Amino acid sequence: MLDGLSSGEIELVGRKVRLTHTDRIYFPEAGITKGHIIRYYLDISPLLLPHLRDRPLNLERFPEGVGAESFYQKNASAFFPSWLRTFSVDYPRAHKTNRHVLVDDAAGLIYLANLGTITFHAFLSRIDDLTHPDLLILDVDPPDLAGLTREESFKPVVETAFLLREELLALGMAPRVKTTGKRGLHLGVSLDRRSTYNEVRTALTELFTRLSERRPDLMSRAVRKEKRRHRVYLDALRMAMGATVAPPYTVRATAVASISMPVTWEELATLEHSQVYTVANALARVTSVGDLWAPLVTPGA
DNA sequence: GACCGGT
DNA sequence: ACCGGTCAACGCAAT
DNA sequence: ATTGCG
Ligand SMILES: [Mn+2]
Ligand SMILES: [Mn+2]
Repeated sequence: MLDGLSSGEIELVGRKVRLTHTDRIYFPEAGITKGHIIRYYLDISPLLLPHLRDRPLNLERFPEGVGAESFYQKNASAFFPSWLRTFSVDYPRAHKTNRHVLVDDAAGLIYLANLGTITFHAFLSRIDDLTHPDLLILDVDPPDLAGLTREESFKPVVETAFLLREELLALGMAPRVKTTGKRGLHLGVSLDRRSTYNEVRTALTELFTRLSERRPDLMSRAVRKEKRRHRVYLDALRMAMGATVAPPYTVRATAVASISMPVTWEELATLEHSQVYTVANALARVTSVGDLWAPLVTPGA
């Protein structure tokens, strides 16, 4: 484990960012401090930033570490620095507008990490066309966890992911896959932004319904846990306006400080669980394989 | 985590 | 200068 | 209208 960053002011892309409480233990079981998390986000920023750029973000913050109180933050606080860009999103049902933070560079990323942001959650559309997602995420969630180890709950998730891949290949798509860093998997496909969230979600729901009717022993579309029990949950609700997904390389609030990591399909076949990659080993891996999800956020690729 | 008002 | 209190989300769809 | 859910 590399040393974490220390408290004090650092300059990033010409911005001064003050780091505080860097010795605070954020992950007690793994002995990982807030300074370690900030160091990780700085090191991973070249790979992470393209996945955040121009997307409204939600922050999942743990100011006292992962065992303590946490909260989601959509609306930028008044005290956020003026150089941190925001984008206003209307929430008609809630009769309000939230100014979502945007992360353009390492300074913004590290400022928000210093607020105790462990997990960044990103929109699936970009601010220049917010109503049309440019990314399709197929969210494969694990069976009810009671009595299951990470490994046991992950096997049906992997089997489901391969079945979904076959369906998408038959439709002419070549999905990528990544760990979520919790217990599940995400498949990702680029979209051309010709369809709205509702249109994409309707098509996705049809695909999920078809597959779960073919393998009702393995998968379920039921939101209620009691209805799906031991079965994998095919979650189409991620593809909704205002919904967010954990992007590649973000840190998850698990005991081991796992991260969401793109993997090859070949690797997935032998992957034990979704928490293999952590802030402690991610850098070594991406140094050798690069960003397997870069084509999803690289124009023209 | 940071701000604010009261002591 | 140092507290203590306060704030920091939301929509889908099943029921 | 409520609420489980992520
Ligand atoms: Mn998921
Ligand atoms: Mn989900």
